[in-house]
Amino acid sequence: MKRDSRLSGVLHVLLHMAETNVPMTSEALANMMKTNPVVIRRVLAGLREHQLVCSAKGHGGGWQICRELETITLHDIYLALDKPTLLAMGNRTEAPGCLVEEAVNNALNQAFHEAENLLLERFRSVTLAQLSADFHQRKQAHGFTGNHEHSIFSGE
Amino acid sequence: MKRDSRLSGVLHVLLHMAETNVPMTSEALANMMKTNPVVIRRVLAGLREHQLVCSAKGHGGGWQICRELETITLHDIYLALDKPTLLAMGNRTEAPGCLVEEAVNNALNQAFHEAENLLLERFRSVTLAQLSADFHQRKQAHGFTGNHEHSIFSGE
DNA sequence: ACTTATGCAACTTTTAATGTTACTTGATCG
DNA sequence: CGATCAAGTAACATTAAAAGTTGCATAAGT
Repeated sequence: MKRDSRLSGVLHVLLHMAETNVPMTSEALANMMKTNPVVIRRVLAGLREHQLVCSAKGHGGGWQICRELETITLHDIYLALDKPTLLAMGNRTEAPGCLVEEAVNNALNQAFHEAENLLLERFRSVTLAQLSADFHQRKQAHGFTGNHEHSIFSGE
Repeated sequence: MKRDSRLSGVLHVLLHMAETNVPMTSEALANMMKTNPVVIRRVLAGLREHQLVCSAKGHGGGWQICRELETITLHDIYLALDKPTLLAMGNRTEAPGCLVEEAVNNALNQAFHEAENLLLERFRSVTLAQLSADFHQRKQAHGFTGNHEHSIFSGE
């Protein structure tokens, strides 16, 4: 299976959208993400169904977050993405006719469910507002050290 | 991505091997698993490198578990499978140049690592012996109720 | 009307697992 | 020894899911 990076991607997009109060076009977002506008629309369309973002056509149109960042958790986004598969491993067969497989499935499912629940729990505990705050902190920190790093290596 | 079921599959194979003390051929195992002998060999070859199973060629040859079931944990097998990917989701880009993405990656990685560690911890805590014991319990239980179910629906 | 942007369906590409074929190597049996 | 059995292995085919692409329809603003 290819690794699913939609959650990662859509968070990136949302944080960029959060930095401005004008709608952003899927093309602009696609450029930031080095991907295709249709991919952006596809993903954001899911979020729109859950009233996390809105879209507008025509001039000055584009995408905007339409809820307070504090009220949007990663779990909300996970749901809006239609609950993508969390684990890369799974049982060979569900509902086996073989008792050996039943025993195996039982043991693995227990571990799998615990891991999935932990992930979802973490998703529930993180809001877009927190991520945005973290980003702004990083920007600050980068501003202080970034110029120094630059001046070490060149006279520009 | 297709879901990886090698761990599930190899556990199934190993428990079947544990039920006998003669070597089992990859063909016999493949029949049980409804798969191809080469797939079986491929997977078991990994386990052999970790001294979990041994193989023998020629007449009477085949595969056997060559360590006590008590001493083999799911984690040993996970390692022998060459640490297959655990999570179906990942970051869009590691080592991003974008501070937004850094913030996103940071938050997600934290959750991802916790989930992975939990899974590995569970793997470490389960031995083949435990799975085998669970299987034998199921067989017992099935023996008591199985005949009843059978007699309900037919006069055989 | 023209331009900009989303909406959407169909198709292609990519990646990783899984399955298959064909052949080689080594062990055992007669 | 030679026939047979089974693993070892490489090359190739298939499958499933994500991601990317193309083309065109629809709606909004100028």
